[in-house]
Formats: sequence, C-alpha cells, structure tokens
Amino acid sequence: MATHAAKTASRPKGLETAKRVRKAALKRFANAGYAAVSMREIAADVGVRPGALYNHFPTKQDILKDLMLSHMSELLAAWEAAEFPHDMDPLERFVRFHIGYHLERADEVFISYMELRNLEPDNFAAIETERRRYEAILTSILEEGCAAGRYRADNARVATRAIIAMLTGIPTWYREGGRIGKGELEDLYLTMVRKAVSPERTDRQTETG
Amino acid sequence: MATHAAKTASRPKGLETAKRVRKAALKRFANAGYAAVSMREIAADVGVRPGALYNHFPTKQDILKDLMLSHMSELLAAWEAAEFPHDMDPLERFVRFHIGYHLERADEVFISYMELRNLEPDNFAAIETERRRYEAILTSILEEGCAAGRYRADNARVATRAIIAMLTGIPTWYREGGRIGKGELEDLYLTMVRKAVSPERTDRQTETG
DNA sequence: CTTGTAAATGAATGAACGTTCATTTATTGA
DNA sequence: TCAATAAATGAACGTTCATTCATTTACAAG
Repeated sequence: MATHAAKTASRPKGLETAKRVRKAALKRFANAGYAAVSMREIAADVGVRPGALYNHFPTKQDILKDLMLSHMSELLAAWEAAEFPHDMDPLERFVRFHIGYHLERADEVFISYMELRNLEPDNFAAIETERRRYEAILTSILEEGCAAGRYRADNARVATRAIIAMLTGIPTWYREGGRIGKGELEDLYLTMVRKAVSPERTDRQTETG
Repeated sequence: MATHAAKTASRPKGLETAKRVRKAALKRFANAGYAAVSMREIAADVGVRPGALYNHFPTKQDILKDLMLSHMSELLAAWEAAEFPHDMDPLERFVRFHIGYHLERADEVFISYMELRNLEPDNFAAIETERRRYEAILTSILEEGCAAGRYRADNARVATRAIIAMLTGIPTWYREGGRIGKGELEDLYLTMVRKAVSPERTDRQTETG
C-alpha cells in the first residue's frame, strides 16, 4: 500500500524543498499572519503546485508547529552556545544576547508570540514549556543577583516578564540603519534594565508626599 | 431606489444590534484573530443571519476598523478624564492609568496591536497617528522630568517604548484573582519604571571591571 | 390606519480554502 | 540497466468564505 500523506521527505531534493517551504511560510506568516496565508501562496513562493507541499508537511498546522518549535529550541541552543567576555556580568549577557538574537531572527520571534493562539493545544503546550525554560534563565540571574545584593527585585518572576516584554518589543519599532546603532540600542536598554533592578532606593517621591 | 449596503443603522433596535455586533466581534477577534473569524460566527453570536450584519457595517474590515479606532480614542479620552491624588507625580499617574486601563480593556488592547497588519493602509495610518499621540504623553512626562533632574533617560523616545512595551505585556500573563493583586502589581511595575529612569548611578559593575 | 423605511430573512453568488489522489516524472541504489 | 520510490503534477473534493439582494417583517411618524 502506498501511504500518501504525511511521509516526510528524505532525498536531497526533498530536503531542499522542505527548507524552501519553511522559509516561504516564515515570511508569509510573519507578514500576514498564519490564518491569512494560504497553502497556495506558499506553494507559489516555492515554485511548486499546492499538492506537492504535502510531500513535506502533513498539514498547514504542522508547518507552523515546525517553525515555532525549532525557533524555541534554536533560541535556547544559541544561549547555551553564546560567548561573552569573561568579566561580563550575567544580566548584561542576557540583555545583549536577547536583543541581538531577536533582531537577527525578527520573523521567527514575531511568529512565536503572535501565532500562539493558532496552535493546537498540544503544540501550544510544547511551546509554552520552552518559553518558560527561557524565562527561567533570566529569573535565575535575577534571583542570584538579588541574593548577592547586587540587584533588588521585589518579585523576580514579575521582573523577568517585565524585562523580557521590554526587550521583545524592540523589533516592533527598531530598524537597522536608522538613527540608533545596534550597539547604542543595547547600551540604552542595558542601562534601563540595570537601573530597574538596581538595589538603590529611588522612591523619594512617595516618601516626601 | 433602495440602496442596499453600507447604510448605517439609526433606529433604537438597530443601534442595539450594532452594539451587539461590536461586542461579539471584539471577543471573537481577541480570541481567534481577525482572519480566523467569520461573519457567520459573529452573526450567530448576535442571534441574526449573516446578511443582517450588512445593515450595520459595510464590510468585515469596517468592524475591525471601528473597534480599533474607537479603542484608541477612548484610551486617549480616558487619560484626559482620569483623576488622581493631587500630589501624585506624572510618571506614577501614567503607570497606574496604563496598567488599570489595559487590564480593564484587555480585549480591545490585544486587538489593537495584534490586528494592525489586517488593517487596510488608510485605517492603519489612522491608528498609528493615535498611537503616537498616546506615546507622546509619556515622552513629555519623561522629558520634563529629565529637564527638572528628577529622572534621567538617555533617550526619552526609546525609554517611552521600553516602558510601554513592559506595561502592555502585563495582560498576556496577569490574571486577576491570582497570587498578585492589582494594587500590588501596579506597585511592582511602578517601582521598576521609576528606577529605570532614576537619575542615580547604578553602573558600578562596568566601572569596577 | 396607512405609509415609509429600518431591520432581518433566506437564498444565492463566485471565489477561495485545505486537502486528497491517481498519475507522471525524476532520481537513486542494487 | 532497471526496479523502487521520492517528488511533483493537475485536477478535483467538499466546505466555507464575504458579500449581495429580492423579499418579508416590524415599527414609528403623519
């Protein structure tokens, strides 16, 4: 019996096509949103007939799942592999890494938090697990820094979300080649993040009132 | 001649129906995304046949435009109308207002930055104008505070975006009735925001390196 | 009580959707 | 060289889509 669908490609040409499908879908999903992109559009980008896509991905949903899952695992792998000057403190490492990676992979990042609701429950849960793993990196950094008295965050989990939201918002407005350079951008955010979790008192306004 | 479409309703029953359409579309768009919601679903929620929707909105796109434009103008109006203790400083006013409003109107807020790409160019431009107006409020607060020496932000426009991204991220994870109360949440973020733009030096790590 | 018209119906439009599949074409290992 | 099968085709599947419109129903003003 010749099973028809869901058989993942294996020969070199097939792997090449699958890669082109991922690339085309990534761009389309990032620009128009998953629900607004048709398999026909992706096929046209790849230069293939719609039916051929099903030699490489069993469903449209699986393309999205593939993109999001591989993004999250590549994000975590990139953090593990990242190299920094030996005297750079952990918070600076995280901020610089996060900004750099999110600017490089803007489409993947965008999809991974815009299209969460288009994931079926199982796929959604898998992504959420990875996301929490990434957040836990920053939470640990903050907690250790607080324990050592270098930082002060009243609630490390909340601070984690605040910082990540702040950094992840960058690609929505920042454009390379504009007024602000990438290094300058990193410095600006690093300063704000450091101050936000600094141990120094700055709430004089409320006490003098 | 009986013109058929795009005639906005006027009688009491029609205004009532239009309101129900907005309400149903708001919930659906927020939960599933504009592109994934059908006019048939909205009509079913309202308790009406699909064709009847066109007595109140000329197209599906106009429903989205209506929701987003009225959200932005209501946001700005709410800021103008907001009342605070007379001795509360402007930054605290903004932070508390923003968090409170965004938690109250989570669906509207969510749509207004998730569905921007589903807006036709004219509608998109109109929304962007309002968004910039809102950002300008915070930028002014920061610039005046910096001039007075109460705050220090190396780049007020960047700080504005950082703070707004940080605050706007709250509704993606915060749930009322959970471990953290709304007042406590506001306090946590207020502390971080104040520190992030505080005039005090906190970059000892880089200097001792 | 009639009349104008707002509002809703019910059925239909053509187009687009994701997916299937018998078939053809291309490539590879034996 | 040839059988096995990966990969792509082209056409079709049933379904759903946003929208149109002639018709009916409901209501408010004269």
